[in-house]
Amino acid sequence: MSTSISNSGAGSPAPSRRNRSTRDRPAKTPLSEDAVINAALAITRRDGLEAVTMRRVATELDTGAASLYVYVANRDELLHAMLDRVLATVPLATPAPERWREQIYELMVAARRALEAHPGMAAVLLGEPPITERTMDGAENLLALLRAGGVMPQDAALACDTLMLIMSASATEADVRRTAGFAGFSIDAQHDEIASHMRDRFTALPNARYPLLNEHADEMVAGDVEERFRFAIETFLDGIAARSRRR
Amino acid sequence: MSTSISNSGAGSPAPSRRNRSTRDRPAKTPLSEDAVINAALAITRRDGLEAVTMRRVATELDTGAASLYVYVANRDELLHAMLDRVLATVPLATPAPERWREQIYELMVAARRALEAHPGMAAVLLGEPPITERTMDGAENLLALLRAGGVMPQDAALACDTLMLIMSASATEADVRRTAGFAGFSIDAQHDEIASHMRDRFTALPNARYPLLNEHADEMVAGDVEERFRFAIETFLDGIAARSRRR
DNA sequence: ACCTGAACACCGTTCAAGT
DNA sequence: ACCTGAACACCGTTCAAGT
Repeated sequence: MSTSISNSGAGSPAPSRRNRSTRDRPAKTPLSEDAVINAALAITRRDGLEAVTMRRVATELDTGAASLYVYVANRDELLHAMLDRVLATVPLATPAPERWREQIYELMVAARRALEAHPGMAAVLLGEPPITERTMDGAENLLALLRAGGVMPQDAALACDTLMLIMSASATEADVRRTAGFAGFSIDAQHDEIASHMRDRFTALPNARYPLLNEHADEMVAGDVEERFRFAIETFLDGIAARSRRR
Repeated sequence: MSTSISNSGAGSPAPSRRNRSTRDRPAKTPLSEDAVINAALAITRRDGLEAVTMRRVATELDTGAASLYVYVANRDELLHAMLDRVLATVPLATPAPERWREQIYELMVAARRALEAHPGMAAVLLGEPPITERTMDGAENLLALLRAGGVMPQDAALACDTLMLIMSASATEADVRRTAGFAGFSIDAQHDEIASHMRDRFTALPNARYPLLNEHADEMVAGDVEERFRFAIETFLDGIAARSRRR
């Protein structure tokens, strides 16, 4: 019961150029915007966004950096095209009124996961005005779910904004922590590593200056990214519900 | 580079130079970590964070890039030191239990304002594990305010996280919008410009595919950054209050 | 028409050599 | 001890010249 965002009409790769003599050009896929974006995403998945330089993407495609500029205006546009591709994989929900909260949460989780699979992309989303096709698909879907839950239009519009903010910030934070000094660990091991490191810091804090941080060290490091994200979204939706009820 | 010390007497015959007074060494403040950070912050305020290159900071201080490395390990450490300085200006609150919600909101606004005054700094905060002195001061203060409001320790710890997330994401978003293509306008004019531009986009959307975005164009662009931020924080705190009440 | 080598104007960072 | 010129190994982007 979910429709994908993808499509966009004629966006398929097929340049449909008949190239019969494969003898001349060996098994080298011809360049295209799609090929450039795919190569860039592959590098991102492997080594993170800062490894996505025009030169590196070009090398991946067995060509020179200059050749990319036929398909992509500049690095910034490439980044946004990559983001668009990532967001296109997020399955949208068909509103089922009695499940509106779960559906919103599922949409947010799917978006966060897609972003986290491509470290650095979340920061690109945070730095882009929400007027791309993909962002608007997401906003329309969120609005539909909120309205299905009986949230008034103005609250729904504002909530839409905040939910996307929480989602992209959470993804940014998560993929930063993955890179910052804890590479090499598995995701779960990283979490344990970071959690126990932070607990140690809090426990070692001078109680006079940081009484609460010190005493509540366990609570501060409790829960993994998933649980913290769930708390943020659910609590915000509780607030939305309370607001609706007050009217 | 005409202010260099070595060529001070190049044009005149035999100036006595046994005297190394302030005439020979013009009013050039000696380098220090503080001086480097201040210069970097000044550039950030003027031209944004991407203008903060080691070479540019050095030029600002009338020296070469290599000289900075005596006071700062590298560019990344400089960025974090700048952030620390910015966050240090945020006034913490002395908990007054009956005002806990307002106090949290005020703390968040103060932090957001400080970050927005230095475009780019919010992204640095988002990309840093929350274990710096300044972040811990903020967390301790937030915890104290939440506890003063009767929020249970585990909820307070998680809320602390989410509030900082919303605050830094909001600041990131705001300073991105200020730079992205709307430079030259005053802040308010920029907001009007962006709002009316976005309303036009939403109004022009095909109603069949985007019925809600299209019909609620006005709601989508309503309110300035300040009002949207207030909605996000207040609604989240409503959720926290609802959660407390349920226990 | 498509591709690319070479160049331009930048980066952060290092280090031997100066004072 | 402090400072720095010059160099190294990178960037994104442009463009004349190739096929």
